[in-house]
Amino acid sequence: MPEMIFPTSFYRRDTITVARQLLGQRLVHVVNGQRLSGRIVETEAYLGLNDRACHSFGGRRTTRVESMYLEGGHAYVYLIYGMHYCFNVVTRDTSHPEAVLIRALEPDENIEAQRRNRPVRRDVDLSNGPGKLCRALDVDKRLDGSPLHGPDIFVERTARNFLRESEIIASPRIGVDYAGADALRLLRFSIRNNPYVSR
DNA sequence: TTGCCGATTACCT
DNA sequence: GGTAATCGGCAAC
Repeated sequence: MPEMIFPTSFYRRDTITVARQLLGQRLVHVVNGQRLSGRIVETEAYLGLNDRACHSFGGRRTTRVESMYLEGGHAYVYLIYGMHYCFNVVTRDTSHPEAVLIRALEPDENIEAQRRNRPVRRDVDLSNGPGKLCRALDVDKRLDGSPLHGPDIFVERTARNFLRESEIIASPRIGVDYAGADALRLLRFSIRNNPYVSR
C-alpha cells in the first residue's frame, strides 16, 4: 500500500483536497529507466473558471492551457517567463479545468542525477521552486497532457495516512498579485517546518 | 503585427 | 532591495 501509484480517481476530486493530500507523496519521473523523484512539500490549488489566477479563468482555452481541460489525472506542463517549466496535476473533470501546481520537492531518489540536471551547491536548493523541480526531474513540455498513472510520470503514496491538519500551512499563492481578491485566498499548502519549501 | 506581461530564477548592489 | 533572461498569450493597434 505505501508504494501504490495514485489512480485516476484520486485526482477527480475537489482540488483543494487533492492539493493537501499530495503533500508528503512522492513525485516520480522515470528517465532512461532511472527514477528521479522527490517528496512533495508545497502545492497550490488553481480553481478554474472563477479563479482570476487560473489560466482557465472565464473559460479561456488556448493551446497552452488545453491540458487543463483533460480529465483529472493528467499532467499540465507549461512554459513561464520564456525559460522555466511548471508542473501541475489536473483535477476534477473536463467541465472543471482545475489543477494543482507542484511548487517544491524534497529530493529523494537518484539525487546525483538530479544534480547533474541542475547543478547546485546544496540539496536544499535542488528543487525548492516550481521551475527548479522541473529542471531537476527533467520535466518539460513533452510531458504536457501525459496520464499520471505511469509508466513515465506518476505520484506514489508514501504512507498509510495523509498529513494531519496541524502539519499543513495554508497561505496565499505566490506570484499572482494580478488576481485581485483571489490573490488573497489561502490556496498554497506546505508542510510545516520543512526546509525544502520554496522561498 | 506590436507591445506588454507572466503560477520564475539567478545574480547584482 | 532590483533586474535581466526569453518566449507564448493576448489585447491593442
